[in-house]
Amino acid sequence: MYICIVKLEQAIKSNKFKNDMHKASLNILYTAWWLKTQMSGVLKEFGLTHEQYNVLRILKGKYPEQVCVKDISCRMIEKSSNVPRIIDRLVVKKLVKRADSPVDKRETVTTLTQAGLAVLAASTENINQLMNEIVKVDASEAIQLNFLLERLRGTI
Amino acid sequence: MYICIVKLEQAIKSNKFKNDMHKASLNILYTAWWLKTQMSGVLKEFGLTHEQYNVLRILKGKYPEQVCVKDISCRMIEKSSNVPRIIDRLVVKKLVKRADSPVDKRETVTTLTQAGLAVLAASTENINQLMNEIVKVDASEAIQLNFLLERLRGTI
DNA sequence: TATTAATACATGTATATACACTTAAATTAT
DNA sequence: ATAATTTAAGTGTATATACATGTATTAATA
Repeated sequence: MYICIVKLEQAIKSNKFKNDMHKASLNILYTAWWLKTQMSGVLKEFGLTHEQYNVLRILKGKYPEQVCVKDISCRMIEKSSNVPRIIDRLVVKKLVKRADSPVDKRETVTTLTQAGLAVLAASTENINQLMNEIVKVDASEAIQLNFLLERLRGTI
Repeated sequence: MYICIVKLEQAIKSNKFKNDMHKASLNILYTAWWLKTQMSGVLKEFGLTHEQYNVLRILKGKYPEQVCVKDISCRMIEKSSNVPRIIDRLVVKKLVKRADSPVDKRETVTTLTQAGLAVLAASTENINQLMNEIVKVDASEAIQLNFLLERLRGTI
């Protein structure tokens, strides 16, 4: 899907917002969808979904350590992700391998394969390039944006 | 699911970001998930999903006009929503009614029922109250946030 | 120690996302 | 006027989301 670069009002064809906070909420939801869609375009070339990519990145962060499902889950951006099934699909593609945990028989542990490492490296390079192209804020604006998002969620 | 009020670093258990732009992207994705999850908690009491609520709001904006599927689709926050099927579920719940378009036989047009209007009014009141409680930015910060999000997407 | 509670993961269901494809109708081009 | 193209909506499939439930294992406690 081709995404026009348009302001929120044009994107959702409305300029009737209750107030600026309401508009900001919709703007966050729309911008997140916009970001995910742009990224999906790149990931698709590697046969990956956004969530599969997120799992691969988490495994990379711990590599070569084996990571159990709950440690992946709690690092996911979207906490309600069904990690066992995302891993299922990555196993089929041979990008990760799964084993029983030696310390806790309830756990299954997952690690990247060599193929997984390679696919992750290549896709990350393309994702970084995409980000440089589409994300039009400079460092000081990004810092400001991070501050305001934390403020919105009440953490600051 | 109970969502702790935590900074991004705690939420995804990482503080290794490529740069502030990268962190801002993840922060937007996480904040959007956080907002949707909070809202879903309220909407669930009305048997609505986030997307069904979005369709009802769009219909309200045009009420009592009948709206065709493509005019709903292009107003959705998430453009890839499958509007015919979302309408299917709203029809079953008798919150909207569907009819053939009198001007174009390809189109089907949808309007809110009295039940739909009532459910929308009640749920919107609760959503507005939730927003007042959880969104911790003031008007000037919201304006700044809207500016930065537009800037990120390159519209300003 | 025996019992109970909590945890980790898998599985099941309804809905949504993302996208391809089909069908019918309207538009346009020849 | 007929044919070709475009458009609108519906349908189909794979994956994800959100959440509930089941099952095995570990931890807690009586």
